Amino acid sequence: MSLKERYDFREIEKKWRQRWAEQELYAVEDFSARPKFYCLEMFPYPSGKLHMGHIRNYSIGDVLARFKTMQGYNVLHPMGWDAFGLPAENAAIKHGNIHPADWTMANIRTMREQLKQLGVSYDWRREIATCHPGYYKWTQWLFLQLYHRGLAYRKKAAVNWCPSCTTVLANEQVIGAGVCERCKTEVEKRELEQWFFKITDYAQRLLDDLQLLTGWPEKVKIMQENWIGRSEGAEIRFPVAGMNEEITVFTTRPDTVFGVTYMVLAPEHPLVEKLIAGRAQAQAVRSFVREVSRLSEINRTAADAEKTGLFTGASCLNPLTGEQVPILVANYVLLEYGTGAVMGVPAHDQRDFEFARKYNLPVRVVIQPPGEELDPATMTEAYVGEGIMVNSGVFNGLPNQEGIRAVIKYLEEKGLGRGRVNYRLRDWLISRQRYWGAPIPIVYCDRCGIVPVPEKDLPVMLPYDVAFKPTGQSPLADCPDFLHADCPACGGPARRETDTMDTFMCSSWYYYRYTSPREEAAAWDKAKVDHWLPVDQYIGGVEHAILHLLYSRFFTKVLYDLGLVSNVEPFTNLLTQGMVLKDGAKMSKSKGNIVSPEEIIETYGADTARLFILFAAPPERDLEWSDQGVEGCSRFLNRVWRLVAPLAEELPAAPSIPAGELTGVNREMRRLTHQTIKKVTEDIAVRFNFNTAVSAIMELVNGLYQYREVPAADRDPAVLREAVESLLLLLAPFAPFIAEELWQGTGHRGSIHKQSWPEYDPAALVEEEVTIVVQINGRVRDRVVVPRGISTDEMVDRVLAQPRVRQLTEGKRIKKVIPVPGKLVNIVAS
RNA sequence: GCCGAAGUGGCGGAACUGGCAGACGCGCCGGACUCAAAAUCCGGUGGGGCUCACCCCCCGUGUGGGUUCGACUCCCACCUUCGGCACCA
Repeated sequence: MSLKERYDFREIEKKWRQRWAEQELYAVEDFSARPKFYCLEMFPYPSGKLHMGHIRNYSIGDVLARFKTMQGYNVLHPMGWDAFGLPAENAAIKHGNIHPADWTMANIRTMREQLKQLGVSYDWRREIATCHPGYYKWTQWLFLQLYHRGLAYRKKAAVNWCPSCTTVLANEQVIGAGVCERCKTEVEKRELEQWFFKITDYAQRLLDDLQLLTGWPEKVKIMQENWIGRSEGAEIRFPVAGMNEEITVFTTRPDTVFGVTYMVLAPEHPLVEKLIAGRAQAQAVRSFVREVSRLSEINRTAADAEKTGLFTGASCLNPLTGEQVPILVANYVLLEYGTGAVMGVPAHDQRDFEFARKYNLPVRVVIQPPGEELDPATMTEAYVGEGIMVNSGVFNGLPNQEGIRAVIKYLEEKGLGRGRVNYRLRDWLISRQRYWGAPIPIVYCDRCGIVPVPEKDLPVMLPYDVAFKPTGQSPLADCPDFLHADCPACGGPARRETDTMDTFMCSSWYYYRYTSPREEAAAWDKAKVDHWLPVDQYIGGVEHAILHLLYSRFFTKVLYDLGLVSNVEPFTNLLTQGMVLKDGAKMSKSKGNIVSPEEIIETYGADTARLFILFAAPPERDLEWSDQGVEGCSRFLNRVWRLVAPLAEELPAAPSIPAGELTGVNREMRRLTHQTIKKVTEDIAVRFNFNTAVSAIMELVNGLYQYREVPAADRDPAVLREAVESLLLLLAPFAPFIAEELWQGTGHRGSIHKQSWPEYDPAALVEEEVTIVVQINGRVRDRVVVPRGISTDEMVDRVLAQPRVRQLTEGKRIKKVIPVPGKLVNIVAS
């Protein structure tokens, strides 16, 4: 094979794309003698075309997959489609004449083609789409497993409703101060009967096992930790005065219970109506409750929202003192957290303090800070620190940390309360009032109630012919053929569940399906899952830090408990890539700063696009797009071409290993080659710093250009051959097409992507001379070249003997000499 | 408000364990090639000073302190930007 003079990326990329596909170069065996490596990038939602974020994600993943393959691993590197979801349905509603399924499939075709153009080394035989009945059958099956285990349940609750998406949302999908994660519309509350997963049962395990995830960014773990929001404290029951009722509160400060001067309920607390019935305050409280509930989450939780409240007329008794305190309702108490009721301790809680001052409620100090006397009358803020318990009966004198334990013990002994751990995590709402999702496999029978669809009847097929109208009800409810079913239990007439599942359910298990994507008898082949999982490297955007990653962890733990998988965590290592920016801002249609991957690939080729995106910034950081930077990478590949292509004849004729001891330029050239191998290997494997790996390769090319200038007679052909071969091998994961073309064009048989990763020879790195930096009083004043490996004393002697050192230290007293072997000598003189 | 990350040339970024700040790339300047241009190749390029040729000196990694022979790197205080959470009792 001969190589053209000019680098024709179009022809080269097209050729290898076809050949690799024909040869199924990236097909992976299920089991192999080689160690396994599961390299996974987050699969995309097929929204239309790939954007730069995708290109970045898949380029990063491909470098790792190819690198690991060359290092001798059996690498599973699959791709698929998170294919259910709202945009497809919204497109159908908007345009009327396009079906979500057709829209989705068309997008998949486009994006699959783009990924192939990009040259990503996927095993396409394993491609999956979550909207395929062969896939969602198992999504439904998994729902049933959770249902049978009591982890899927239906309940009526105030849920988040997005009026724009006309569906409910999980808590995790409500962001900021109460807006929809997808469309940024303000979310409303609605009372609805919905399906939930009991993720709260797993709160503690999800928290504890974060410790196992040493390969995850600290940032993501902290976000999950905060989201789970564990807090320790106590539950205390306060009897209502004159009624046979009690109010249970959750507090993290049971040591302050003697400082309670009032009680507050959330406006929506079920007891409110009972408390006010027949009282003078009833009307006022009702209108207050209505007023607060009317306000959206956004207004109610705004940072500067003022705390307001109202006396109910009722009182309750402090179970430890017997003292009677008023019960209020207030906007700052949330029904969803804890018990929806709070004991008011103004002296030791800032919110309670502000509230008490506003409504002239008494402040009672029960914790005295060391060396200070708090006076309720003059306090300007709550004291929340440590101290000694006072005004607290038998607990007086106890340090408050001990007090916490003592009070809990006391409560438990007297049956007044108990120690309790509380979590901020809520159960996962999975119902969606939409068509384009996996139907929830449940039927409702008037006689039998809620009946799960038997496994043999799966999948519950999504009908094709439905009317898309944004009614707030699933379009399936208007589809009689779907709606009417026979009850699996009694055979009588029944009604199907018309809600579909949150698409996060589909994406919580897809990485298991890749191991046996066409398996028909089970969700996956257990032996294969046990072999491949957990995923060794997962790569994706940090926006999934909570949603997808938490749900996937939850699913994995459930599957583990069900004996369906053997791993307790799904993803061993996680890499969260930064955003792609243009002019300092995230690329978006509205800002008009989008760079289209299509155009870049058309103009410069896939290799250049990949190289630039990997070179411009380290993966975790945001990347600033630069057209000129792309230009530079294109120039570099051309430079590689012009360097290697003319060697097509010469290279195969050269010996592959340099013979004997090398000297001069040949020795230097070989050292550079091996230094580069070391640097690139470490940058990829240890640090994921692809940008510095690429610059090291560039330096090797620069070095080869220099080497080429040396008279031919002085050059060692074997050194040249080794350098060029190493260059191509190192470049292969980054720019797979040009590396392949040049590899096979320089007389090599077989794909470069099946070659072993080069290893460096430590002996080649050794320099015979090293440059020692000479500092005087910490400032660089000279440099001395000394033989490698001389003793520290000799190094110091040589440095001190330098004319310049003598000159600069003349008339001064040398107080100290600090030698760093092989590197530096600092002389302290005055 | 709380939690987290980041501040380095004209720009993207590098400096791995406290040891030559600015690798590599872009841009810019100069040279070679050319009738000319593009492309390419070679060289220069943080700021300031100086007998602006050589040499040499000073300043310089958000700000102000500190530790150290030596600090982009460690410590304290602060400023700015970005991301997450948001009355969590």
